[in-house]
Amino acid sequence: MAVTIKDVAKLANVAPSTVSRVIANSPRISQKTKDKVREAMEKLGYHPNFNARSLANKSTNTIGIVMPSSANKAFQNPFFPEVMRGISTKAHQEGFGLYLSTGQTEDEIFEEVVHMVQGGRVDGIILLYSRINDRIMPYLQQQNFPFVLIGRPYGDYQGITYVNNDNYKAAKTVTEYLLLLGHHHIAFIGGELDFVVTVDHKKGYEQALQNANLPLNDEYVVFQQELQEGGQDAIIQLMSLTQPPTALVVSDDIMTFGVMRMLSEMGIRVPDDISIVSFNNVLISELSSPPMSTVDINIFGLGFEATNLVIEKIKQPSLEPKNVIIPHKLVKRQTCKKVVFQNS
Amino acid sequence: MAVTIKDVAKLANVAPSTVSRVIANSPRISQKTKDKVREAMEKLGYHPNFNARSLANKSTNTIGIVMPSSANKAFQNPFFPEVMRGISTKAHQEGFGLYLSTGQTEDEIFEEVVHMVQGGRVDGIILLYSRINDRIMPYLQQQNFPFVLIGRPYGDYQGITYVNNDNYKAAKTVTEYLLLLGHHHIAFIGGELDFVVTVDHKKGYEQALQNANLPLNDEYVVFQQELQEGGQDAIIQLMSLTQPPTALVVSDDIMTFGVMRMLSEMGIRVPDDISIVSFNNVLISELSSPPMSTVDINIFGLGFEATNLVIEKIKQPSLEPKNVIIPHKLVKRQTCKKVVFQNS
DNA sequence: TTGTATGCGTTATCAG
DNA sequence: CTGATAACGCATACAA
Repeated sequence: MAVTIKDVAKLANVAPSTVSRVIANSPRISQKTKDKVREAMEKLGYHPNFNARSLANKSTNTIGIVMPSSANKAFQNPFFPEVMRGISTKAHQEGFGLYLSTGQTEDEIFEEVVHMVQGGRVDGIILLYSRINDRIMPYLQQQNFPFVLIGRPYGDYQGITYVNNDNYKAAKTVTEYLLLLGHHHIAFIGGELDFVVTVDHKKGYEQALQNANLPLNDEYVVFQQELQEGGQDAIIQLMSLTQPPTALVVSDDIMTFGVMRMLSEMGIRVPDDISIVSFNNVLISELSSPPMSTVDINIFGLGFEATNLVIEKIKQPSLEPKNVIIPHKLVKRQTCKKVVFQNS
Repeated sequence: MAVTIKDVAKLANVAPSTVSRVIANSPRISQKTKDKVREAMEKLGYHPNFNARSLANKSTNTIGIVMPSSANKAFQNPFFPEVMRGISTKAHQEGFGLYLSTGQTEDEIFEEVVHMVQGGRVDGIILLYSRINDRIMPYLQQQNFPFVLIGRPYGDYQGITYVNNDNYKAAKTVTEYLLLLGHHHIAFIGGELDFVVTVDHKKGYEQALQNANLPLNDEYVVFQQELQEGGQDAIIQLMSLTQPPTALVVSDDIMTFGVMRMLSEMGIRVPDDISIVSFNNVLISELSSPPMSTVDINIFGLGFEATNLVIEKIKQPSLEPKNVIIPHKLVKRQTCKKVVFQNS
């Protein structure tokens, strides 16, 4: 049996409640008693029981991390480890622990979240993604449970704390950049369409084209899973068009890897035959050949700031909802090139 | 106040203990009562309190994951997300939750582990790495706490359950492979020297050379952090030798990315000028150009099996320690080439 | 088959 | 400044 607060109390000749106060470093305990108790703790190798503490306290000092329904697949995208780095760093600074969701389907995850919340397993939750018509966010809000979203809520949700990039503007900017390089046939390869980020990217892309008085071509817009395979499928589809694009806006670096790989197999050169701008700037992005131009969204910062916000919310539940926009910046590498002549 | 077992009991007109038994689906409760109680739970939206449960049970159904001391850096290597996939998958199957260490230094992590163990925060622990002279493993063993190691214990530890690859043999085999291709100047780029896996790789490499009656050249053996930068530093060092190697055995794919990148900058062609075999076969390995030949160690399997073993151990603490070796296999891609003529 | 009583290890309230 | 004592929510030994 582990050593408890009572054992310490006995050895130090004080009441259990006094020991508890020493643990909390209560100012109303004499230094002398503190020393005596601490010595006893040391001697017995005492460590507070986490569950008992949480039960009495109604707080766990733990943050729940909710991955997209395909937790399994998600780990294949370097976005998640990187955002975890940010979360982990801040959580550690603040003395919070991390509890991970493991569910594979949307329903399983929802159940997990309910358990975390109702079971008092975590004090707050970080949603690592924002999906259209997701049940979790409304549930959390209705429960008035501290949480923060990485991404932005879709639709008319009010009062939700979130951390996001300005994905619309970023997409608009990169499209304009390609426009300035002389491209008129710019395609868009988005991630899954029910992710809000995909919607925002698409809007930015379209707005840029419209501002340039270019027609929106449905054939130039495709959506795929944010995986290498997704990129491959997408580019096959695009290059099969009678008028294939000369430039690409791709929602995710990992897809871009797939795109570039397939392009290389087809003998199409980047950037000579086709230009590409991508999103995320994950760590390995600079390792493509040629190294890809991509929008750095500061993934680490997203995680770090999200954690900061949940912890704030946990400590002061009445706090006004906050929205933090993490700045992005285009990292120009070698996948974009000025159009020399346009064959249409 | 959340709804408790008592509320349910009241509504269902039974004793709290009966409700508890219904939750546990005790066979000694009549179907009729079960239905009645379940209806009441449904009606009130009852969810068991996790901490109270753990306290009474002395078990949490949670597994602690311990990352290498540089948790922060570690996430940069795709090994970890992939092993997490394996862990997460199995844990989820078995209804276990995952608790993550966040410490940055060795001391911090040690403290975290002590808290997890003594605080009863987790039922078992998975150590994601095996480091020479690590304090955590001996501590866990001395506490007789259920844990499993990914890797193998170094030195004369007995009775430790672990999951590993045969890293020695794998390294020996790939070196022999390069030998068979006619290479006589084979260098070894290892990870940090206090990881056991590095030691095993090195031994396998050396044994292969000795068997071939080739001299061991200290200058051909370098160690670096398992990051891209590590690979870059290593290759600079090696190519500066008066007799640079014509082939490389590299401990980790991410390092290989760094190596290949630097090589390409130096105008040295792979595999024409230099051959490379790497380890791990992380998901992006096939995306290097040219795609790298690497040993697939089944990272997912390591995580999956490790989880399987801890859970076994948690359920039957008296179980004999087990050692599982996950098979590896060399994935030949395009970074190795037969030597045409040897200039020494 | 079900109810009663007690304990799990802490914290918090209330006296003193 | 410190000591009893009662929660916290659930599980289980013992009764019935």
